[in-house]
Amino acid sequence: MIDRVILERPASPGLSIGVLARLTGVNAETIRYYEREHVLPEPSRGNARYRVYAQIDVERLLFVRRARDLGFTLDEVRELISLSDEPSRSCADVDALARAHLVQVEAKIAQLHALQLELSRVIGECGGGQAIADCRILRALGARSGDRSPVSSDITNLARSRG
Amino acid sequence: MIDRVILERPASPGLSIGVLARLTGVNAETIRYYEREHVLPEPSRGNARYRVYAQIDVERLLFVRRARDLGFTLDEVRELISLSDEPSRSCADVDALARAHLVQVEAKIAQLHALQLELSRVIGECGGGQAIADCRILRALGARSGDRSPVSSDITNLARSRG
DNA sequence: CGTACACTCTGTAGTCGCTACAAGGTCAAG
DNA sequence: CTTGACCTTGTAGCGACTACAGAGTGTACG
Repeated sequence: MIDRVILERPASPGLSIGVLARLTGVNAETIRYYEREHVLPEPSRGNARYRVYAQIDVERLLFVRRARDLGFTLDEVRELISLSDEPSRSCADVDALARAHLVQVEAKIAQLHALQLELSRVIGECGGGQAIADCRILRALGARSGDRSPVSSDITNLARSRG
Repeated sequence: MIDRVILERPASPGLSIGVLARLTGVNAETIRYYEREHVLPEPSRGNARYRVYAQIDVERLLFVRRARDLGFTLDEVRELISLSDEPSRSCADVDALARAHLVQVEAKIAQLHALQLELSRVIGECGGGQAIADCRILRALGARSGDRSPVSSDITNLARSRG
């Protein structure tokens, strides 16, 4: 559909936000958002106060996207950028940040694995064609995993005293 | 600190939102949120328009929590509830919903696994004590995975034509 | 010159699933 | 009467975008 893309600026000493967006695959609104959030610096402005980007901005944006794709938060991305702006500091800080993030990712994986197991178990209990009234999935959702009658007896206790 | 909990209502034909919260481990504000979102029905009101919950509400809330813990969205929870409210319908709908959700969970796991691998790779490249200027992690974030000079040549192309 | 259209600008609101706060009402004990 | 625990409503915040409204700008074409 959109085969021809009109050239925003004749030569190319600077890129418009639209070109930068197509170039990097990042939504233009996201680029403006990154700027607002100080993940990207404010670019210079051209003709009608249009943003004008240079080559270095392309690289910086790709850096941000790649870090985001690896699951770093914008806070962490800001941290990474500020670290990389101090060339004298040790690489160890970056390493620590990345390792901490890896730990989080692995925790999330473990959590999802447990969830997958439990969900499979619940689904596995389903015979297939029963009526809702007998649905084992709903039943499993209604009751705690292994409990028999977990709640009713606790009501009065909790209502009266003891947190 | 909070050892003694004052009894909200003398006998217990109905529970206040605070008691329901302690009983289920669900934040009272979350319970109100669920009500606003029509995940829980509006309870009856007592003395000073305080919400009054019955036994069935405890069960319904636990159902919601358990489904949420399994990663179902509130939309899906509403769906599950409306299914369970039509006892004549087939269990197959519930089964389908649960299976679809399981597929999503597994996709997420796969995605995180890839991420973990990539992140480990990036971290593994780090020698340890270098200066930021030579940091391989930052370098890996700056460049695409396997590319050599991915961007610079594309600029003019994209800026002029061809999406 | 007019107009059509692609692009840009700013600002604001929506998403999801809560969580937290403000400002006030109610009730019972001390 | 005061204290304090509880309840009420309404509103705003989180993260990382996404979407839209309403306006401005620039260029190509007739």
